[in-house]
Amino acid sequence: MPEELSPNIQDYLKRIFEITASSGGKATTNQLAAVLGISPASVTNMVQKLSKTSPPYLAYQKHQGVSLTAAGRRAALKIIRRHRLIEHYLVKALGYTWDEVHKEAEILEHAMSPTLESRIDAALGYPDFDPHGDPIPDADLVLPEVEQTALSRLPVGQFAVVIRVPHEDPQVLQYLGKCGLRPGAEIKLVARTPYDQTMRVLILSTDEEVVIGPTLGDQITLSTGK
Amino acid sequence: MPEELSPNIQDYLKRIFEITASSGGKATTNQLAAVLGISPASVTNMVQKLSKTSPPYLAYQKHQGVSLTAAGRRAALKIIRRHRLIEHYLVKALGYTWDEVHKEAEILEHAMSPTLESRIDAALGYPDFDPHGDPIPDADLVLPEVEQTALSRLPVGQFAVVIRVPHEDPQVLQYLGKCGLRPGAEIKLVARTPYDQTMRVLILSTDEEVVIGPTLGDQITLSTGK
DNA sequence: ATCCTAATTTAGTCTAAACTAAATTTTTTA
DNA sequence: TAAAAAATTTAGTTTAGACTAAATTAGGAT
Ligand SMILES: [Mn+2]
Ligand SMILES: [Mn+2]
Ligand SMILES: [Mn+2]
Ligand SMILES: [Mn+2]
Repeated sequence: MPEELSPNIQDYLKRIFEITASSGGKATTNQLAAVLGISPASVTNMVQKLSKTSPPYLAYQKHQGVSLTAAGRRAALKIIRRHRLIEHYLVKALGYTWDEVHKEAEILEHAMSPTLESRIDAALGYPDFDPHGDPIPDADLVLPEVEQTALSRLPVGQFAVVIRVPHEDPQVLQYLGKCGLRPGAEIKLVARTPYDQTMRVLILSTDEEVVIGPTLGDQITLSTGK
Repeated sequence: MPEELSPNIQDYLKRIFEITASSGGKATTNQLAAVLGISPASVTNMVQKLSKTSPPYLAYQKHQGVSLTAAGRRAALKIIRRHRLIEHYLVKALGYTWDEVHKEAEILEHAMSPTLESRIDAALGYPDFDPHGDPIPDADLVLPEVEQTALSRLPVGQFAVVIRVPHEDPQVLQYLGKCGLRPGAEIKLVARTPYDQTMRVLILSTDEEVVIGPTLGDQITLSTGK
């Protein structure tokens, strides 16, 4: 356990958090290799190393995938907090658009001191969500809980409010932004085609319709107001 | 010539710029080892490498020290610009004190994109100087020229305005700040003791006297109004 | 139950950037 | 001007984190 984890390791842990948060309990070698853009063999190497530190950051058994230990989860949340605070700050304080901030945050998250983290947090008024609607862990690394459903699962005809959108792809964000499909927007699911699950979504504020495919629909989440 | 220089190399070039700017044309292996906090052998290694790239960043001959080439100077100024913009921004926008910013900038300078650089530059109104009075290279890497004399060289009895103070040591900065010895402050050199060159400096705004040793006196620079 | 394929791991290399110890060169001093 | 001291370079290791190629394992299809 070094004083501080390398940027590399921080990204490994963050990615494992993201994968295990959505697709269940374990992240596989190949999944990790894909999102990190490196070879599966390299992942195996690192994963073995991170499961042998004391305390270990990962729980790992050959061919069984990995999950975060308590220490690993803490480290992941720390970097996720910084990432999301930076995204929020760049938009609020420096006039970035929401499609520009992810790439910057991906780098800056590793260069942020605890002091800078808390000053930015304070300057923003201790925000709970980033520009894409992702929850920001608080200083004690507690994540705000939100009731949410994927757009893909919304019944046709139902009204809802957008909670979060995917945050990595600038193209997608520009498209969603142009349509007005942002956190807080009120929508209604007009139709879903039977074969390919493509959806027609009505944006109430503009009365315009947007077409969303099922992959994107999985990543847009909504509050159905209960 | 890689797409972008590593943080390590950026720091090498920056340090060489600083050393050659003050103490003449060449930086020695040992000087570099000292300021970088690494072994002389490691410096020799890196210096050999950086003098063999194309284009080379350093002009180097065995046992003769190194100096920056045009490419090396450009790379150094680029990172110095970022460093100083960050220091200024942290003070102006996030309430840092001037003794806290150097350490942060030392890290953040390597994580700053061209976009972030120019947005911060714009947010600050394209400043010419950082909080310690160090000149900030403009977007074309041109350094503002300033007429200045070291406090150590000021004749006794003469009035002057502080231009810049050293920026690395928080202790020194806290002391200077408490005394009111900041860029812009008007002072008068009251006395200089013959043997150890210690100086008594009068701060006009507060009518208080400060004692400054010769080492520090070399690093505080002044405008003598003409 | 066996085969096939896809996923994963092992083994061996590579590069960057540090280190120490030893050798060499330059500079200082006697 | 020769010896001693200081600075610098060379040689040989180390660590982190990647890679490729080859070997192994697990799970699904026959
Ligand atoms: Mn993001
Ligand atoms: Mn990252
Ligand atoms: Mn500084
Ligand atoms: Mn630095």
